Amino acid sequence: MNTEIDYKITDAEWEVMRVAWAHDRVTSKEIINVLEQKMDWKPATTKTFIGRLVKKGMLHTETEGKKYIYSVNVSESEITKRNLNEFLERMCDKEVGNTIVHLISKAPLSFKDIENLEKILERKKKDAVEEVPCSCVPGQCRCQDHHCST
Amino acid sequence: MNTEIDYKITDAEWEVMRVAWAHDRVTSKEIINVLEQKMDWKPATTKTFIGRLVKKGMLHTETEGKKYIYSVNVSESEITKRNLNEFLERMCDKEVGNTIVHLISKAPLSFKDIENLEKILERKKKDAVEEVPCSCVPGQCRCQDHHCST
DNA sequence: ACTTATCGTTTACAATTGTAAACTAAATAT
DNA sequence: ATATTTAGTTTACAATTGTAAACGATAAGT
Repeated sequence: MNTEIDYKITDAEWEVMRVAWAHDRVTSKEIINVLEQKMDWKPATTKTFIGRLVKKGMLHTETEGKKYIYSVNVSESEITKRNLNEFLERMCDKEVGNTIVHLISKAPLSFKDIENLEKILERKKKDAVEEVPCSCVPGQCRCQDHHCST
Repeated sequence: MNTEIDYKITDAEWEVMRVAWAHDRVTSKEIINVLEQKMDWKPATTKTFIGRLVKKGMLHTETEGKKYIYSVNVSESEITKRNLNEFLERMCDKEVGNTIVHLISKAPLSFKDIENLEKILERKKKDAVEEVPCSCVPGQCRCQDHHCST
């Protein structure tokens, strides 16, 4: 019965999902209210996105009496994870480290976060390499400059 | 004369930019070649994206004799930075730390990368906070649960 | 019962994106 | 000089996305 979930969600749909993620069970009315405020969307607009998300299998509907109650089928961290992967795949593996450095430098972090980050870095040392290999397609990255004439 | 650069680039355009970023100066022929291989795009397709990128101000053209030479107007790190920011803005500030932990756990890192990351973490301690405040819109995050009825 | 408010579904439509052929002007080959 | 290749520009067109009104069925007020 699981008709294949479509994990690709658009910016607008993301706004709807955030409301759903913030609740265990939520009505369309609540979602509409939040986004009418934040996004200045007409109720009809929000309805469209809710409908699309249901079709994608991202939102689950349940009829309570005659009303619909929505809940999420996929967690925020799951989607975030996928997005991050996609993001990293767009750049040369060699650059990932620097990108994260940059990311950290502007991220709001607590002491606890920093502690966690230090811990994970400690663990990462086990499978760290001397030099991250580049796996880019020739011509899409400068790493191969030496062994590719053009 | 700088007619406002449009920094939002699509997935397909990103592929073109990667080729441009990999070269100081590049011809359309080279870009077309690379993407014909990697993406299986017809030359016409790549031409379309090159044209759109020029219009957006992302690619710069220079006529060398009668031929065009392309070069980038915006660095990869600049775009990556912007994308990361956008990405972080979609989630609760409180979750940023954990997201980075997750990111690091699956990132390919070298010893040098880890060293850099440790260094930046050390520096981050100066402006770390006890608890990162949530700045989400009410209803789009669970942090406000305590002071919001509904 | 009759009117009105709700709420999910359908339909609409412009803008963006992916994909590519057609056109045009210049360069090269014969 | 003429035919052919090359390369940038125009046009095309379907799919996706953002935005929303219209429709239809049910629930609720009077």
